[in-house]
Amino acid sequence: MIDPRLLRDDPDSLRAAQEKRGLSPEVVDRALEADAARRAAIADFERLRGEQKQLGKLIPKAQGEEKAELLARTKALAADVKTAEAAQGEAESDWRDAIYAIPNPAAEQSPAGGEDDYVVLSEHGTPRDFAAEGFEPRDHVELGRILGAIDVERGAKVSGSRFYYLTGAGADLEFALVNMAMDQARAAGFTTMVPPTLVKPRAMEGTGFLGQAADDVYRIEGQDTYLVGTSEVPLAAYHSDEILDGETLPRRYVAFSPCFRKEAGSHGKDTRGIIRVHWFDKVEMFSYTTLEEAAAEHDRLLGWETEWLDKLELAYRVIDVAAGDLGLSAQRKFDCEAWVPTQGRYRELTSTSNCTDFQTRRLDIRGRFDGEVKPIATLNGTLVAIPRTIVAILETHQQADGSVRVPKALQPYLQGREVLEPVTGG
RNA sequence: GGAGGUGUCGCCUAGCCCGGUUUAUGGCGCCCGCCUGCUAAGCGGGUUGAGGGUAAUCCCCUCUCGCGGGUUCAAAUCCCGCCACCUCCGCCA
Repeated sequence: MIDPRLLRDDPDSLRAAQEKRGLSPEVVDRALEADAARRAAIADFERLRGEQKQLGKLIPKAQGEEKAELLARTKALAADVKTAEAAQGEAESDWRDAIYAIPNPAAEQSPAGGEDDYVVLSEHGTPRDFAAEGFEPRDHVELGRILGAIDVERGAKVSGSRFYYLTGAGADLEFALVNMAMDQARAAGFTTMVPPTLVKPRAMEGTGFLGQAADDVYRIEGQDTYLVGTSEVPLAAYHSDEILDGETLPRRYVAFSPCFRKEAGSHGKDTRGIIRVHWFDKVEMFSYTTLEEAAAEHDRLLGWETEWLDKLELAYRVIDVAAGDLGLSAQRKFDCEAWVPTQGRYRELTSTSNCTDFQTRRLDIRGRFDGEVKPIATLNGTLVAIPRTIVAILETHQQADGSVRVPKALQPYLQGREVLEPVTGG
C-alpha cells in the first residue's frame, strides 16, 4: 500500500501518478473520502469509549443508589460504544479497500505510458546471423525434440496445454542452470532458500497479486490457499509482522521454486513451445533494504542478472518498463530480454522490480534504526526462469546438425559436456 | 484424523480457578544518568507496537495479553470458534 500520509498531504502527486500509468485518478478521491470517514468514525468511537472507561472506574467504589444510577448510565452507553465500534470497523475496512486499490506511484525515471512505451537502456551481444552462417535455425520445440530434451506432446497428454516434460539433456539443463544460479547468488552473499509455494491469502495480497492480477492465480478449491506465481510471494511474506534490525540490512535471499500461472487472457499467445506455460521452475533473488538504498540495490540486482546472461553468452537488451506496465507493487522495473532467433525478436527472460515500501506496508515489515521504527523496501529479480532460458540457449547456440553448443560457464554444471548431441528414438 | 497440554509488552515469567484499585508483575538484555583510578559490581530512571487529536519530536486519548466472536456496566481473567506449537495415538513420503 501507499503511504497514507502521502494521500492526505499530497493527493495531487497520486493523481499525477495515476495519469502516468494511464489510469483514472478517481481511486484517489475515493480513498480521500474513505480516509475522512475513517477518522471521523475513530474519533466517535474513542470519545464514547473514553467516557465508558471513566464511568466504569467509579462503579466499584460506588454504593447503593449512586451505583444503580451509574449502572443504568453505563448500560446505555455500552450500546452506543458497540454501535460506534462497528461503524469504525466498517470505515476502516472501506478505507483499506480504497487505499489498497492505489498502485505504487512509478519512479520519476520510469517512462510514462503502457506496454509499448518502454525505453531501451542497453544492448548486449549481437544476435546471430544464421543467414550469413548458411542455415535456417530450428525453433526450440524442434531442437528439444531432436535432443530428447523437451516433450510437449506428453506434457499436454498428462497435464494439458502449456505443460511439458524436461527429459534427458533438458532435465540436466535445468539442474545445471539452477546450480549455477545458486552458486552465483551464494557468492554474492545471498542466503539460499527453498520456500513453500502454497500460501495463505495474506501473503498473496501483501505482495499485490490478489487485485487485478487475481485472475492469473491458482486457488486451491475448498481451501483458502493459493499456488504462487513466483517465490517473490513467500520471500516477501517471510518477514511479515516483523521489525528487522536495521543493522542486518540489506538481507538478500535467493530461492528456487516452482511457479504456477493460469495465463488467463493470453489465449492464442505463445501457444507453441515452452515460452508461456502454466508451471515452471525459477531461481529468484529478493532483497530487503532501506528506502534510501533501494534504487542502488535495484541496480545491483540488474547487475547480477546481466552477469548471468553474459555467462550464458546470450544476446539481450535491458528495458525500462513503462509506468502502465509495472503491475501494482513496483515503482520501477527493468526487464532483460533475450534475442530469440526463430521469433526474430527480444523476449523477456528476467525482470527486476523495486517495490519500495509498497509490500512491506501491507505485510507489516519494518526496520529499527537507532531505536526508530521506519518502513523499509523490498526488491525482487529473476536470476533464471528455466523454460525461457532453455529456449534462448537452445536457439542461440544451435548448430547446423541440430546439436547445441554449451556455454563455457555452464559446462562444469553439465558434467563437462561441451555440446548437446541429437538422440534417436523417443 | 483422535486425545491432552501450551500460547502474556525483545527473551523468560507472575496474574487466569475467585472479572473491577493492573497505567499487566518480576528477572534478563538494552538505553540514559549517578557513583567508582579502569573494568566489574552498586544505585536511580527508561524500554511493545499501531492509530487518532495536533503545526509538533511535548502532551492527551483509543486499541494491542495467539486470532475472531460472545457474556457483562466492566474481560489477560468467564463462554464459543479458529490458528500455531508441544506430547501421545492413528495414518503416511
